[in-house]
Amino acid sequence: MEGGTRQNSVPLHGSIDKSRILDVKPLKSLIPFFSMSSQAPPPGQYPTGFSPFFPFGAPRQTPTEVTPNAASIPTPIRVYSSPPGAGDSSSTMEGFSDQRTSGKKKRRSPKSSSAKSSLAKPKKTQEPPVDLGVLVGITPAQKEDGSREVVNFVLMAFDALRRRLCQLEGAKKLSLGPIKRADLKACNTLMTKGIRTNMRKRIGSAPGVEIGDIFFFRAEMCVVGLHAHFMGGIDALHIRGEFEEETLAVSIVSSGEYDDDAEDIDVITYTGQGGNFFKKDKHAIDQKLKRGNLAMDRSSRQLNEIRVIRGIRDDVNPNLKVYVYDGLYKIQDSWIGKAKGGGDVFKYKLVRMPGQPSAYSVWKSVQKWKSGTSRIGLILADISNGAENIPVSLVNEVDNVKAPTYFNYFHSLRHPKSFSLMQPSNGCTCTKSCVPGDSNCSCIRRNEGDFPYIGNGVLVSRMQLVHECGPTCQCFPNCKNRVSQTGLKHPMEVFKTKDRGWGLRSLDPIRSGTFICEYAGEVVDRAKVSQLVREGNEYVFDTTRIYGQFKWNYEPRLLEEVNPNESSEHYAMPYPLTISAKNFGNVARFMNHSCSPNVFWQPVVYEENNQSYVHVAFFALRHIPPMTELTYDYGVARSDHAEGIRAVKGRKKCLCRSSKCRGSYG
DNA sequence: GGGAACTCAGATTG
DNA sequence: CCAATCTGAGTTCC
Repeated sequence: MEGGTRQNSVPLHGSIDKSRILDVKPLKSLIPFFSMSSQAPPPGQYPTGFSPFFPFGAPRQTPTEVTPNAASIPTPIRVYSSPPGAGDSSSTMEGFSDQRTSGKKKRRSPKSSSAKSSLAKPKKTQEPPVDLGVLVGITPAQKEDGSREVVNFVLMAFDALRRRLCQLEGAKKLSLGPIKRADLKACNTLMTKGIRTNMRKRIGSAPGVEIGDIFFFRAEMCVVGLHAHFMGGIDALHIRGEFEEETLAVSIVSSGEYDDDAEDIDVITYTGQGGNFFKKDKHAIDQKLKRGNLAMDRSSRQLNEIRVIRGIRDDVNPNLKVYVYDGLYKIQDSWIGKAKGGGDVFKYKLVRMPGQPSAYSVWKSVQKWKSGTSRIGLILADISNGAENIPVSLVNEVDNVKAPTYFNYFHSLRHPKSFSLMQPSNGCTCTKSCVPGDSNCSCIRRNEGDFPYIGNGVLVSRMQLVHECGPTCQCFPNCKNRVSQTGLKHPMEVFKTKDRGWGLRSLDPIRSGTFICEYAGEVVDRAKVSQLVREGNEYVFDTTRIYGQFKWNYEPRLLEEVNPNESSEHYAMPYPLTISAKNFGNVARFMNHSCSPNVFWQPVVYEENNQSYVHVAFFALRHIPPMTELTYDYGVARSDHAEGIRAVKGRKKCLCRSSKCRGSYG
């Protein structure tokens, strides 16, 4: 980086009215706040990775001093026990709540020791005597008709199980033999255990699935009843009529594999099924008016609503296919066309019903911006000024405020001198890259014997602490166990919200479990925390606050590979670490609070400069559609909690609009 | 060495 | 009961 020796490395806009900057507090500020630092800090030396962000005026103020205080160095993490009261569970689904008694304890034994439990199991084709669907909280009524809560629950269970299967498969720990398709296996397991919803087929929307929701597997849409087929593009409903059976199309998946024309945003030309023209050697034959095609034909007369799911292949990563639920359409026209191979195909023109929230159109807009079309409201192309390897744009589409109060963009943590958290550990001796399942890898052993990430860098499970490889590891820097150290994965946007200051969102869809960013800033002496708060520093991340509990990991009872009595999830992680992002910080300082967030934090430890430091890493809690605001739970201060949330002053009214909103936070 | 083409197993529904 | 459907990840090819 340039090091910030120049007065200002961010282009200035001469016309900006400085009085407007007074407070665009991005984060926690919902009360009036007058910034004392509308002027930038002095020119000076910045460590590598710094990129001063001075939208207005020359640097002046000295960065806050970080005072080392050896006496208050926190206890080593292994010794730290959880404080009382960490369990104000607000978990919703019965059975998945409160398993923290065993979850708190660190499991010492690697999972391989418990893998043998499945050997004595009967053949997997047999129905288990216990209905896990009931055990984990899906009632028969919920199986038939979904709700947002149930849909989220089922999707969470699906992906957690899929990730775990990928992890076990990668480590060759499965006694079932290789699983080539973890998605299908996870789907099959959930289906047989009754963890699914919207089984009752219906015309129109599937309760709990919202327009704009994204899916990374066809199987995900099966388990929530959005579209019943893994492969089939047309899902149909059969209605027993008085005289004959009527069949109507209820949903289609437009995957672009046929030459479906997806140019017009609200119109789809969909090709019927059959005709063999995927297979190269076989020449195309005419499609028949049966099955899905028959249903589409009936629907084109009946004019019933049809759910449309658009499959989108990612430009950047062609292996990644994302499905977007784009709402209800009706067939406007149908005809017989010619396929490239020569056969007749059925063609259907579907038109989106008006008045629905935008979904696919958002993707189209993002695509345009990425290909260079000017973005309305764009203030700055990259507020990190090169500190991140992916640009972070600054956008305001709602008012005239030009920038947040100034801060120094820094991508990671600054520690006070001699602020040692853990003894440096000897790195692993793996060559090239650490391999899942390698019991000789000391880093894997530290992660309870599991490789914490699956191939594409997705976190498998929440843990008390994720141990990543560091400089003393002999593996290559591109080792898969360095996910949180490699910076942003998606282009981000700091944007002005209507009523919550600045916020953060991604231009790309984000898969559940994907690393988003760490909470960067200055590590603060615990003794100074209350002082910071008194001073009005609202950019404080404190790991010891009380955070709402939630279930994210796989459900052990669904897997034959693990001991069913074992809890898979470690809840509260009261490792004492306080970070101030007021003067130095990254995109994380712009993430707002929500009582039903889409992002969670996870402590990650790795070594730098011969010390092991704990970092706060943020991961996607669910799949997040593009342009959706990223939020996490700010938690409740311990002192506030003791006195009862309502009574404490200084808390802010929550504007997250979630149905589970606690009303205030801070 | 990187993208395109090919391979292949695979579950639900009707 | 099994055909129809085309995915998703891995492998090979050029």
